[in-house]
Amino acid sequence: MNLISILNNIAPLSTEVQQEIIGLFKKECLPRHHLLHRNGDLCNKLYFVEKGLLRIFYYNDLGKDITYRFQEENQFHTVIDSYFQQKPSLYNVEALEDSILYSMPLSELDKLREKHLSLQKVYIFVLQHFLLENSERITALQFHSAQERYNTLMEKQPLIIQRAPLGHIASYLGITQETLSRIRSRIYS
Amino acid sequence: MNLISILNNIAPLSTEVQQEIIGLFKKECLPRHHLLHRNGDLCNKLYFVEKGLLRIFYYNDLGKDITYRFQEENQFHTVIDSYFQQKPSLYNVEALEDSILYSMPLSELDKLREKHLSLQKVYIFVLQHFLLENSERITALQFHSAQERYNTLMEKQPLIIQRAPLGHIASYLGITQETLSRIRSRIYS
DNA sequence: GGCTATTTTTGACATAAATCAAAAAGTGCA
DNA sequence: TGCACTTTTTGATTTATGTCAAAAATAGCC
Repeated sequence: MNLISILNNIAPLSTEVQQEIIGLFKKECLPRHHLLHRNGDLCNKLYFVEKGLLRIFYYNDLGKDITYRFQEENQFHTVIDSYFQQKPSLYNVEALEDSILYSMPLSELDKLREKHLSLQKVYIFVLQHFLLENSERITALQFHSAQERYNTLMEKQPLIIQRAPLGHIASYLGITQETLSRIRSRIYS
Repeated sequence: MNLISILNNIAPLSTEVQQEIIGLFKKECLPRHHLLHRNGDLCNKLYFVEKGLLRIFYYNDLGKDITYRFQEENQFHTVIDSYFQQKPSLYNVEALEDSILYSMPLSELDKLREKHLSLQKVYIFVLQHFLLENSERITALQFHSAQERYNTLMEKQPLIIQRAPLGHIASYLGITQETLSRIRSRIYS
């Protein structure tokens, strides 16, 4: 699994730990449009995206579907509000493409982190990574124009443009689908 | 110190660990307007805000001062981009009021976390807390109006309104100072 | 305690992006 | 291969918020 080499890159793992991890992750093949997680549910799994694309989204007060983020290949995924606070989640998660995931119960993750310092470190690394990413996103949403935010997305996740429908990308960027369409066709410079 | 009881609440600490922590934190009294950290510098300290208020801000491409966040009493603070990536920071940090902080070298924090599982847990808790907070902020900036974002701030950090100048709050909310002034005077409903 | 300097408010106007609506293009499937 | 359904584009109009400028209010200080 690709997963192991990624973990190993973050913090070196003993063969024993590696074996244990491999034993716990279960392969899941999901078809396009499959809903892995529904808002209101507790999330009890950690996922690793081997192949495919996940979309995390929520419904706002008006019932509009808003994309919170995309999870591409080689990323870990879990529903943070549910996991961190042990409460029903605001978010939904769907596969935007046929996807291959590896999943592990979060209860197992907790045990592994207790048992192996090295995995606790990996976990911290991942948290820090997401925290940095989120702060960049806040910065962008604070004062960058729609065009600039689109440009940033093009740099960071260029494939998303081809892989996800326009409406999903637009809400991720905090704009309407019409505005995104116009940005693409360069009506705005 | 308040600090210890807060840590203890997150994960129970042995007396030994508590003593060690107390020994490492150094009290710092800073006058209003003191700049604790300048962009381009490496941040090498963890802070705990005992009294007062910190503002983390950066200068955008146009040289405009943008508030990234406020750090109130009983919160931990460090400059995340610098600490997580060991590189010069984008951010500046200033005391908005006369403040009492406790500080510890980040190198000591790293050592403590290696040595004491309980502290590693506290660290994870704090990271998770900030991550949740940031995701709420992203949600707000994605599609809430200026008025709604202001209302949210009023709920979450009501004292900020009195403690920080308008311009700082405005940029934190991602709006101009004029718009914030109008929101306050209810020209917008 | 009066005088600058700074911060906040107010006003007039400009503009990016939203909204509403409908046409065009693309996609899936019988 | 054609037809329904979905997604994207385009157009006309509105609106929230930005910009620029100046007045009013507030705060710091000799």
